[in-house]
Amino acid sequence: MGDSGQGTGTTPESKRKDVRRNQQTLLDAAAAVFLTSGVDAPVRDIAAEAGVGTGTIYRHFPTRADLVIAVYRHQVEACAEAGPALLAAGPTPHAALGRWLDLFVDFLVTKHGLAAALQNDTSGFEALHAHFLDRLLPVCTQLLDAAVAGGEISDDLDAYQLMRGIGNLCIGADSDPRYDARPLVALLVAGLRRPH
Amino acid sequence: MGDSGQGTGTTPESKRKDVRRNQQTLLDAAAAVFLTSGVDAPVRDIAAEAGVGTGTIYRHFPTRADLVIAVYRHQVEACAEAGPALLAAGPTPHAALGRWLDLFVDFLVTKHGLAAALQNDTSGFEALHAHFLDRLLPVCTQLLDAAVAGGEISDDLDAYQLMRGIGNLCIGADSDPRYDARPLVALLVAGLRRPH
DNA sequence: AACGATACGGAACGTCGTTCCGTATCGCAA
DNA sequence: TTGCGATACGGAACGACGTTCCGTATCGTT
Repeated sequence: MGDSGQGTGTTPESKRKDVRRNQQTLLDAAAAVFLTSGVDAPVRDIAAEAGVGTGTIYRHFPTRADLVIAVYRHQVEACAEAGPALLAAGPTPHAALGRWLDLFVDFLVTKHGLAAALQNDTSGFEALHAHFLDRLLPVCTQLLDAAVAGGEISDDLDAYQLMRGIGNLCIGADSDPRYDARPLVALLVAGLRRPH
Repeated sequence: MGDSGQGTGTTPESKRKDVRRNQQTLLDAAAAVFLTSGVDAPVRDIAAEAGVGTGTIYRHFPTRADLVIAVYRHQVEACAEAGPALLAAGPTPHAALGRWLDLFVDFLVTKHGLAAALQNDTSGFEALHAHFLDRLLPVCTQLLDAAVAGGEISDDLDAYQLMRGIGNLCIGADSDPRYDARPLVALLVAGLRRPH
């Protein structure tokens, strides 16, 4: 609600041809730049890559965070949809949760600077944080609840704290060869089981 | 070595009176501003609080990170010195490690934005990261080695990864009432013991 | 072909960390 | 005390950033 039908919303279906073309050009350019320079790449770089003025970016995506959201929307969606599937497939809810978090970590770790941007309270990335939460928190909650219901883990930790912690652990996992988030995540997930 | 005797080094013992006065004024002002506005507060705010020009700050502290280092130097030192003491006092090395990490977490969590700044690869905060590492990594290594030697934990994880993970978990623990790093840290530390 | 609506490009703004330089202050020597 | 060289000071200026604004170019329609 309140979404006027463009930018971060569902496909705009605009009247003008150049608008639709630029929307896609922009997404492709942003994806390419994010891949090489990270999510924190300057807006001007993305505009240059797309062969477009900076104003055009802001007409399509009200803020840089909205552009990031749009670029990764499909992968976030895929991650969200994997949750129930894993729950149905896995031997136990805890195993499913572990596998789902692996997906999440893989996603974050392979996108340069995304994990850091997610928790960045400065410079208007709150929308990014909010979008990830809106889409993924319910999935995490479902997995966690199932594990709790099955008695595999206790309910000490809520889904928000878990996701936030996992996300935090992924910060800098790119760009620092000495650091690998995965063992720590594994430790955390393992520790979730049978507390005490 | 290589320290020309001012800025982040040991007390400068400068000839001129105004220099010494400003050094202290600056540290006090920075501490006050960090307390209210966080570690990311603009340099100009600190200059204003101290009643000083921005140039003066940069003459005393070559970069913003050096100022942050100087403000928290004593507390980092205290944390470092607590390591061996805890190791000598605690019932086991693992318990000492746990208590020491609690100190570290308390320190990070009570300084608004410090944990985030520590891992911030943008905007020249590398010196901050490096200083924390120089001072605290040996201590952590000592605790970890003792625990490994005692057979309490295995050596899957090196001290760097552990410290980095703990530091990451503390990001945003201030400024987000829904998130508390401590339970996650406790989970991690507990999981360190007897892997497998 | 002409027109109104819409989108475009990129200059301009405010904020940041940092640098630079003309001026004020310091400590010392006479 | 006064003068002087060395040193530190304040704050304007710079470049990079996210974002906004507006004169101009392009679109779809009549």
